[in-house]
Amino acid sequence: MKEYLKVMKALSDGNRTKIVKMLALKEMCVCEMKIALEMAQPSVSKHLKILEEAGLVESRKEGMWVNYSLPKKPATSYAKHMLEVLGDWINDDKEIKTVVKLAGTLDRCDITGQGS
Amino acid sequence: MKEYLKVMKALSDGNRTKIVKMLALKEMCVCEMKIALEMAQPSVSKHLKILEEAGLVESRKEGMWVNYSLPKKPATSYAKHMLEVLGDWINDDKEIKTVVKLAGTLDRCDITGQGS
DNA sequence: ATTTTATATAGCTATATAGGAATATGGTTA
DNA sequence: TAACCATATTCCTATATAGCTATATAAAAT
Repeated sequence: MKEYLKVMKALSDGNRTKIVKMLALKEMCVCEMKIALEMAQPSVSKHLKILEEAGLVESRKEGMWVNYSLPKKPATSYAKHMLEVLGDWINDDKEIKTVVKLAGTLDRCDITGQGS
Repeated sequence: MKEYLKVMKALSDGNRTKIVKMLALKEMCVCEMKIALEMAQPSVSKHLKILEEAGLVESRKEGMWVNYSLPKKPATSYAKHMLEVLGDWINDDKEIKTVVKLAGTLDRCDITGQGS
């Protein structure tokens, strides 16, 4: 039940759901997501931690950046299943469409220096 | 997104998940669930309202009682899908097994007078 | 009509959660 | 080494949530 609840709680927040939907498009670093979500960097980090502990997201260090992505082999069946269905869900939602489209245009090299 | 979040939030609570698992077994009234969950009646009612507004549960008045059950035709695809997968999920969880087994033995006619 | 019974709502409290600002960490570059 | 950069953590505040008790509602039985 604990793992199940972690997955459900992680996905019952709009911003975390947006993160998952963006990562379905492409791997991203924190500074990119910060721009896309219009949110302070520590808040994004905190959301990512919750998603990671639920097994919905994984991270990989690459120089200065930490690249977040959806796990190819999720740790739990709950995470695996929810990631699968989320691929089809809420794609027509206005906010989701906007943030995913914006994520597609972001380039971490351009962000350096402007965001903060 | 709103409907999606309502379903996710409704299911990210252990007691509400237990309610859904019990209702998968049989239709129940509030006083039966109160016993099974060892919880005050108003708390059960509140959880049921959240589940109902998410489309995960429906109610039908029958005399003094209100019978709660899982909807045959859930209002949203999110509710429909989650109810389907929940049938297979967390069946081996100790708490779930206990509460579902207990629910199976409850009879509202026996409860009258003892609970409160 | 009054009482009883099952459920719902209101009001309250304790805890959980989301968010930000300030600061720490850890790797990179000069 | 020192300065810098992306990210993580800490601390704080405002709001949300879960649980309770007390009360309201609505139907049934006396």
